[in-house]
Amino acid sequence: MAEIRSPSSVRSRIVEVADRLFYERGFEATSFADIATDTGLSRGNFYYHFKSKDEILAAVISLRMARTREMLTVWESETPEPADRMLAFANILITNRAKIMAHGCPVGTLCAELAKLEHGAQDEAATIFTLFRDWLTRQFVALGRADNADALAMHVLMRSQGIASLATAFRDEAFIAREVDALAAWLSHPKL
Amino acid sequence: MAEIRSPSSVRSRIVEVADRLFYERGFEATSFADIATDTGLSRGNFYYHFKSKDEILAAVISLRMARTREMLTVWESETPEPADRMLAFANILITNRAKIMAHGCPVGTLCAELAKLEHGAQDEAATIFTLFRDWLTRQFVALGRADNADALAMHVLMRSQGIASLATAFRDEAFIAREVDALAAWLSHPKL
DNA sequence: ACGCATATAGGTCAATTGTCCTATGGCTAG
DNA sequence: CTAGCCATAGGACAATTGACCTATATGCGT
Repeated sequence: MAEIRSPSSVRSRIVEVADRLFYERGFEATSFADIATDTGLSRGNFYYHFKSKDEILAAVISLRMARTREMLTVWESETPEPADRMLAFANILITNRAKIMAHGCPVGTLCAELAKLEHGAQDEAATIFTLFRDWLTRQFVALGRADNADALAMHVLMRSQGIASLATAFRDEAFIAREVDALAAWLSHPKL
Repeated sequence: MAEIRSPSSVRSRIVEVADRLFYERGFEATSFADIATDTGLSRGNFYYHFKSKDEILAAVISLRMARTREMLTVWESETPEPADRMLAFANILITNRAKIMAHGCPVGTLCAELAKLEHGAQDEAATIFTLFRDWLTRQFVALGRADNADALAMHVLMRSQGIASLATAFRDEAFIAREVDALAAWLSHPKL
């Protein structure tokens, strides 16, 4: 009866489904029953792969970090100009506008929720932001702005978060496009 | 045995406690038991004042709208220069930095949570943003920027949200101060 | 002093939650 | 072919949730 899958495949499928549900509905609002439905597995079976829901959250954060690292690496290897790389970063907001208008930024909303829950994984979630922060800092250093590269990086990150937040509240595509343009213009002459 | 309070006082105390708890812990993570503990009332008693938890949420949103309206009115009546009024807006981030680092922006985090829950009160929560948006728009109009006053207003709102989001993730007071300064500088020569 | 609408307490309810347990299926090593 | 481990299913668990109910206490109008 039971379909046979390699354990790593099942484990990663649980994590991928949880990743999507945590993003769409939030961590607390996602139950084991929800993950069971979407994976097609039985509820009790999760505890063979994970000791607790928090352990699934840790795996989801690890997955998001790995994906973020890969995305940043690709940009760094495929886009020669640091300025263009950061434009690629800004364009996530355009590419993912539908999901962002529906569920916000995956990183920002997770950090916000975990902060309210006073959840232990709060700092680990913020580490995903740190990946972007350090990557952006490196781009500004490459642009000869080593003096305040981190502050400039935080400014870019700040604007991306603000855009995502208001995009969710107002669901306004034109606003996103306008602010991404403004961010792109700022990136061509970054100053604080 | 039972202490006697005027009904409106009890009702508003429920709303005020719920307002604080929804902010600190989130709407879903706050239970009737939590509100009961902090109000000193019995759980069952809530249903005399509110038909459901959603009705408490609606009252909380109304309370926040009323407080926002009052705050904006005070700024408009006590601060003659529109530019200075908007500086007062930006300074909320400094004044409330401790709470923002702990729980984020009350409006932004509520909108984000309700969006994920696909909650019916989502648009009502966004209306609080609209109060700020329209108020900021009026300030830019007063500054002679009627042509794109709304876009400028959304930009200010966007930056306040971005600052709050990263303030929660990184808990960095210096970042808040730096970005509020940058926002103040932008406000002296607003351009998109 | 009395009656009645208002307000409060606290119990009860089914549903859902994360967690844990056990039985059983299938695969592989020998 | 068989023994044994890996993987899965599905039920059971206590705790918690939002919601509902009823009994009782309060204070006002008369």
